[in-house]
Order: sequence, then structure tokens, then C-alpha cells
Amino acid sequence: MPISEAESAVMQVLWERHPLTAEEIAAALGAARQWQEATVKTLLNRLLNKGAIAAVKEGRRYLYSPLLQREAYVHAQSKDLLDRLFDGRLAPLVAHFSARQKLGAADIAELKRLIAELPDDE
Amino acid sequence: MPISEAESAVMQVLWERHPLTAEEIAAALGAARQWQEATVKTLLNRLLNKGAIAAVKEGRRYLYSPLLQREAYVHAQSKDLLDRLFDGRLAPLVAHFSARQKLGAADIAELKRLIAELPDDE
DNA sequence: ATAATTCATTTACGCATGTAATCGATGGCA
DNA sequence: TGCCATCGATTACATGCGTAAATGAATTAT
Repeated sequence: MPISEAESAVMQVLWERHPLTAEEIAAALGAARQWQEATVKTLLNRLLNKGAIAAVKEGRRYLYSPLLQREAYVHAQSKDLLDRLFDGRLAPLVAHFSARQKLGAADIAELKRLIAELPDDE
Repeated sequence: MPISEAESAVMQVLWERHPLTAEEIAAALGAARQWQEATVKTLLNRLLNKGAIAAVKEGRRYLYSPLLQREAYVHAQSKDLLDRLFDGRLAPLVAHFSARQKLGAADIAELKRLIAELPDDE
């Protein structure tokens, strides 16, 4: 049960803050996507069926929270990309971006810090 | 007109070698996916309609070649992932993988080389 | 010349997705 | 105490996708 693009937009909102009511989620998404509240309700139901979120009744409405961790989702997506396009390895991806898209100075500095912390092979 | 998962498998084959006949493509895919030749034909047609490949008649059959460059596809996919999950920056992705998935020694060595070649910020 | 084979093109079909409207229950208000 | 507003749940519907079979045109074999 993979989670779709539209559904992931709902997850993003819940990962930033939760629990939230359907109304609050719709409000948060109103900015980016132009969705009717009914649309958000549909997505919430699909996410419930997929076991990606939980709903707790609070009075007459529900409060929704994520069950699927953002970390897990991000990793699955990233690993999938790496496996499909970069032979499962990180270096070729970095090579691709450094060749193709100019990296910002801040990005470069951060990369240098990150790499410096990695253990040397020998 | 985005190109789907199944279609990208066909593109992979054509990126490695081309031009190829439908039969050759089906043979190449027979290994990985278990597709009937009819399925491959459908995908070839969809790719033709999307303008991702070209077909040149050679006798009674067609020879297919990619029009969409692998480089462009890879970049679009990678950039999309970065934008959606890592705020558009490469460093957080690298941080994610170095934290979460142990990098191989070869990968680390290559990363160090790559990073070393980047211009210093100041 | 006709039949059989081989291609590509067209049609098929179930499921997921994006996007909602409608229905049915429930709680507040007159 | 009955009606209106408000939720969530159910239903809807067009499009894309995965997977393929049927059809039709051309070519080769008989």
C-alpha cells in the first residue's frame, strides 16, 4: 500500500504538526494545493485505510495523527530513487548534481563538513 | 506527459543500447520484468505518443531509439525528490543517508574525491 | 495465388489516483 | 421536540497505468 503524491501532501502537514482536525488540515493545504475540504476528507480516509495515520474521536470530530514516520517515508523514497537510477549508491547522485546543478556555497560547505565526519576507509 | 515506472524500464533498455526492435526490447526485459511482448508493444506506443522515443521503419519492422535523454530524465526525477523531501538541497539528502544507511567504503572514498574537487566557498 | 506468419495498431479491463458531491448520522438551536 | 448545520462515510467519475488480447496489414512460405 504505497502512499500517493496527493496523500503525501496530507502527510507533510501532519508531520509538521499533529494531531489536527480535518478542517485544520484542509486549511493548511488550502495554500499550496487548491483542494475542497471534501477532497482532503477523501485523502484522510485513504490514508486511514492504508494505516498511515490514526484518528482519535474528540467530541463530534476526529483528530488525525501520523502513524507512518516521515523518516521511514523519506528513506523509502530516497532508496527507491537511488536504486532505480544510481545503482543504489550515493556517490553517483552527488556526482550528478555537482556536475549538473551548481551547488550553493552553503550546500558545499555543509557537504564538506558531512564528508569530513565519515570514517576513512583504511 | 510524465513517463511511468513501466515505461521507464523500456527507456532503460534503450538508453543502454539502440536502435532496437520491439522483439529485442522485449527480450532484454524478459529477464527483469516478466512481460509479454504485447505489453512491451503497448509501452512502446505510449512512449511514442509521449514523444519520448522515435521509431524508424527498417523493412517490415521498426527500430526504436530514445529521444528523451537519460540525463534529463535522471535530473528531473532527482530534482523532484530533492524538492519534495529535502528542501531542494543536496546536503540534507547526503546527511540522511550517512546517518541512516551505512555507506560502503568505496562510496565514501568516492564522495571524498568528489567533494574535494568542489570550489571552496571563500 | 492463397495460407500462414509476423508486425504494429487498436481495443480491453481492472485498479489507483485526483478531485469531488452526496448521504446519513449526530449534536446544537429555535 | 423537531429542524438545521456539521462531520465523517459512501459513492462518483474521468484519467492514467499495468497488463494484455484481438485485429488488421503486410510478408513469406506453400
